[in-house]
Amino acid sequence: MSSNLGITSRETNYSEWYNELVLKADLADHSAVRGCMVIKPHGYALWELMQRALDDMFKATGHVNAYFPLFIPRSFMEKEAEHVEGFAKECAVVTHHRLKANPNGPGLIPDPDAKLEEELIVRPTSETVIWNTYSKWIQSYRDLPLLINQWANVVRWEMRTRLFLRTSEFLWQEGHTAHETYEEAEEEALTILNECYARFCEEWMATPVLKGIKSKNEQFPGADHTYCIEALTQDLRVIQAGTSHHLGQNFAKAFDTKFVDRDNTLKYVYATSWGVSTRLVGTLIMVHSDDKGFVCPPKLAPFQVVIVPMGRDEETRAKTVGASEEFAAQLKAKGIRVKVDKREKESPGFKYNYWELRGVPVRIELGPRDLDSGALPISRRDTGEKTTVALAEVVAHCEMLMTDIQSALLARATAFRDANTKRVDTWAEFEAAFSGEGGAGFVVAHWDGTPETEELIAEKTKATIRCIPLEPLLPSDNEPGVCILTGKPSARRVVFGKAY
RNA sequence: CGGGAUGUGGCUCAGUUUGGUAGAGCGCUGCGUUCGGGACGCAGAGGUCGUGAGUUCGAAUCUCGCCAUCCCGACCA
Repeated sequence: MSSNLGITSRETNYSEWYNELVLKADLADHSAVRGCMVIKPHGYALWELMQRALDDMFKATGHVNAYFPLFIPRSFMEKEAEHVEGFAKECAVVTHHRLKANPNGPGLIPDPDAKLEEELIVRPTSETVIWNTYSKWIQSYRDLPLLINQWANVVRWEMRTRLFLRTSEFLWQEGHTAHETYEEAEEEALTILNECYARFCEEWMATPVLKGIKSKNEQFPGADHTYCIEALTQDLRVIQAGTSHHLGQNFAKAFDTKFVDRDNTLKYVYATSWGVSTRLVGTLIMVHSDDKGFVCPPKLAPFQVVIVPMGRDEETRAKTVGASEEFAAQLKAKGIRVKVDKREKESPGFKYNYWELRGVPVRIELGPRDLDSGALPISRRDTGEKTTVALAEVVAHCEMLMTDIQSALLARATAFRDANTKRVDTWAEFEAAFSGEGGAGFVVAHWDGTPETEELIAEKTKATIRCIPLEPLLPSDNEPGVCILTGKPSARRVVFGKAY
C-alpha cells in the first residue's frame, strides 16, 4: 500500500481533496517563500498548453505581445485614485538596491547607503507603467487602436493563499489596449470576453462559464465597468475565471494620454485591460476532477495517452515495450501526446493509479496476451470505462476518444451547472440556500441595484453578486420583479453565489 | 492583526503526562523473487528532536523567549 497515490475524497473534505490533488498529481508544490508556489513540470506543461491556445486567440483578434517591467515607481501607483485604493494594501515594495554584511552580527542587511530615492512597487498589475509608456507612444488617431498583450508574473500580497487559486505571485496575461472611442473600447472588451475567454473555457477547458458584468462593488479598481466569466466548482462555489475591463478614460486622464483626432482636436483615449491567470489551472481541477485525482480535458492534457507495457522476462518485455513504442509513434504522428511508462520496478496496477491521479485521459494496457489475441484494453479517465480494441483500430479509437472525452466533460459540467442554478424569490428561501457551509450554486434573484443592499446581503449570508448576466439564463430572468431583501423594484435578476 | 493548534529522518506520525541519551509505517539505495488494478523478502542509508537561553548529574520530554507553519476570522484574480 503506497500512501502516495491516495487522496482525501471530495465528500470527506473538499478543500483537503483539492490541496492533496494538486500536490500528489505533481502539478505544484509549496515554496520556501510564504504564499508562493513552485509550478512543477507537469503543471507547467498544462499552463503552457493554456498559454498557447490563448495566445493564438489573441493573435487571431489582432493583438501583439510585448513586455513591460516588473517594477513600478511608487509615484505611478498614486495617479489613479481608485486604482491606488484597490491595490495599495497588497503591494510588495522595493526600498534598497544593495545588501551588506551586518556590522552588528551575522548575516546581511539592506545597505542604508543604498536606499532608493523613490521606492519601486512589484507590479500587482501593469496599468500604470503601461499607460505611462502609452502616453509617449500615442500622438494621433493613426496610432490607434493599440492592441498589446503581455505574459508576465504579478505579485499581490495575499493574507491567505491556496495553490493556483490564490498565490502571492502568479502567472497571467494582461492585455492593454487604447482606442479612439468609447464604443470601440467596449467592442474590444466584449470581443476578448466572448471570442477569447469564454471560448477558451468551453472549447479547451470543457468548462461552461457565465458571462456577465460586475456590480460596482466587485469591479476592477479604476474601471468604468468590468466584464467577467464565472464558473461553478463541484462544491458549488463560484469562481471568477477571467475579467475584461472597460477603463473608460480613467487611465488616459491619470497619465495624460491624448491623441489628435480626425477633426484635429485633442482627445483622451479610451482603454481596456483584461486578464486570465494560473487560477485557470485551479478552476480546471475543481470543475472536472474526481476522488482518484486529476481529470484533464484531452486538449489541455500534457500526456493524452499513456501506454503501460506488461511482462517481466526479457523476451516478453522486449516484445511489449517494442509494440508500445510502435503505437506511440503512430499516435504521435496523429498529433497525440503519448507516454510509454517503461518503468520496471512498478507494477501495472500501480501505474494505472499513478496516471489516473495525474489526469491522463486515455490508458492503453499492452501485454503478451493482448498481442496474441490481437486487441488492446483501452480505458478512459473520465468514466473509467474500459473497452477492447483491435490492434488495427487502436490509433483511430484514441483519436475518437480525444474528441469524445472533451465533449463528454463539457456536457457533464454543463449539466452540473444547470442542475445547480436556481431561482429564488423570497428572503427566507435565499437565506436557506446559503445557510450551509459550502456553496449554493448559482442563485438567480432580484436585487434593487444599490451597493448598500448588496453589502447587506453579503453580511447576512456571505453571498455576493457574482455577475449581472449579459444574456438572461432564462428569458424570464429579464422581467422586472422586487428585490429579495428590500422589496424595492428590480429590473432583472442577477446571479448570487459564494465566491472563491 | 485577533482566536486556536502544531513543529521529531524525504512524507505521515508515536515518544512528552512520570526527564535516562530516538522509534514505526511509507518513501529512498542495493540484491533477489514478482508484474493483467496500489507486489514481496533480505540487507542498508538517513535525525544538532524548529530555535535561543534556563533548570538538572542528565532535556525531544520541564520553564521562559523567539521563529515558522497550518486552521478559523477581516482583505482578495
